[in-house]
Amino acid sequence: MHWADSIATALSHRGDKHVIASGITPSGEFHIGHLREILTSDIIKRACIALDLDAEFVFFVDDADPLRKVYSFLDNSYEQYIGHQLANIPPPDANGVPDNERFAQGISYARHFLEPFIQALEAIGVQIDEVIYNYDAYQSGKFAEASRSACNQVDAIREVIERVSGRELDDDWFPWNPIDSKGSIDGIRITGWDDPIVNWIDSDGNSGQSDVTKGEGKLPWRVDWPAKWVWRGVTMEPFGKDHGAAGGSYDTGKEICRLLGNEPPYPTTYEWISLKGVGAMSSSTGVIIGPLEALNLVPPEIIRYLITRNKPNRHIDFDTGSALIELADEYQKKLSDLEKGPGEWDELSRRQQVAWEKLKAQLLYSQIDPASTPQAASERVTFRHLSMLAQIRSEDANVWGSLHRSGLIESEPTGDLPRRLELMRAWISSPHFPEAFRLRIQTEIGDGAKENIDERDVDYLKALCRGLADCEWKSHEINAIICNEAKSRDISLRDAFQTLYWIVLNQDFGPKLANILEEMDMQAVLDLLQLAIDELSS
RNA sequence: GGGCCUGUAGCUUAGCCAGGUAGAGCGUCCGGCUUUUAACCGGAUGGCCAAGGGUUCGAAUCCCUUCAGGCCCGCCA
Repeated sequence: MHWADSIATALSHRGDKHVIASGITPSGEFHIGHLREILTSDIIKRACIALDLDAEFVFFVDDADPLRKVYSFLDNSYEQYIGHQLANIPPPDANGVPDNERFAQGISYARHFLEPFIQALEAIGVQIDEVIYNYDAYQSGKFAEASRSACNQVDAIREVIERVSGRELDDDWFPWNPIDSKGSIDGIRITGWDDPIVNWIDSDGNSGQSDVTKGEGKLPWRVDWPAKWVWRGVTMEPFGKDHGAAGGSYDTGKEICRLLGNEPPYPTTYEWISLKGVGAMSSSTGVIIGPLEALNLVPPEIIRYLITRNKPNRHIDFDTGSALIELADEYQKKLSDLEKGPGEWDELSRRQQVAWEKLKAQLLYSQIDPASTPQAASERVTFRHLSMLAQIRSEDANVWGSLHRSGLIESEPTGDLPRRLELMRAWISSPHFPEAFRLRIQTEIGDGAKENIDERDVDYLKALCRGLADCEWKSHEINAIICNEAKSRDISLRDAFQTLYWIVLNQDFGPKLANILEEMDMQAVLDLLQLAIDELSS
């Protein structure tokens, strides 16, 4: 059974109505790891609906959280905003400097980072039923009951946190972080609690009052989380493994949740996505692949597939290089496997049946439109093949022509093929494109070529030069000359082409050579051949 | 210290929750096509399922122990 279906089945034993939640702090650029959080929830929601459960997906934007520090991508002038809530400070401009102009137009720091992410979510088929801005939720009193309840049970909550997490809280710890006279929630000491008013004194010695029902501050994280569960009735939430560790915020959260009067949600811990060869992605260190960036390389269903094919507890090494091309091709192959069908069901082993069910679910949950059934593309053009053609053919029309000649498409490209080519071109021109797939047209004779061509080829190469010099510069003409000159000298085509691959690409294989040569300038080809002849003659 | 995850063919892995002959993709090799390919089609190769013990008629799967790797526990998902 697919992991999402297992979770949905577990949820069905708890009730018919489910609120699946995700929460992210918009402290910096969003990355593909955040996408895992959201997609995990989205896929579980779809699985619930498939089981006829009533399920909705709410996305908590933790914009009431304070700026923790001046991140590497921020200008030092952000120093003044440390401790201030993310919904309340200006966004950085291109240089990381606070952009007060945009802030005046209503774009906060949090919104600045959130908006492109929300766009990416739409593109990837995530249907969020409700986006909850935590800052607004506090302001409008959504947290009022839970906040008062927490403040009235300060001892019980302190006991839970100290016992479960094993850390000691300060004597004056209080489950409310008020906003001080400067707008910061750091460095404030609580001096009294008179429901619903918290009295405090800040680091400058100024004192004040904070009404917990009006969002004049916020609950600290370990209380804030269960408070969300309570007021919004969350029944399921996936979270990163940092929260899932023993004594972590889920452990304390589930007990605090009961103190606040509700059962905690069904948990799912998911592993992190790291960038292959670089390490874990982190908004604060700048090690990121933005979700938009990833979506600029491959169609969005490939990113969904990355998440559906891996169980949440499975660590993912994300690799924008050859592994991504292979992933995309695997997705397409599985689609056509699905179309072929499982064969005689009764003759399948149980193992095969399990695999089939899982394949179906993986592909189903990869669809952008939840209502659509997975369908194999009518063409069988792999990403691998497309990556070659895109490099050889600078004009789209020539790519389609090539695919048509090789019988892979009827005449005009159909489906998402034009879009895939567009993405592929962007990928190739990005630093993410795998070097192993990159074609390198040589301008001099490489070492590999020197070792692998010999004098027997000289006569052949000379003949080629003569032939190519006055042929019509079309791939079929070029190809005919290459083949005919080889035949007339009893050189096997395999050897002839290998020799030429060595000269042109400095490797012994490649895509259709004539197509490459056609894209090159005739004189450049002749010059390169002459260099090879000179090399051999010396 | 506490805890989580992972360990299956050269590589990536499915199968483990509900025990019943170890599956796939990539790679490699061979063959087909031969006006060539990294395309396409067909075939082959390859695993004492980390180690040890236990339960069982039967264990990759359940239990215990060990080893190895990764990670989390200062709100970075």
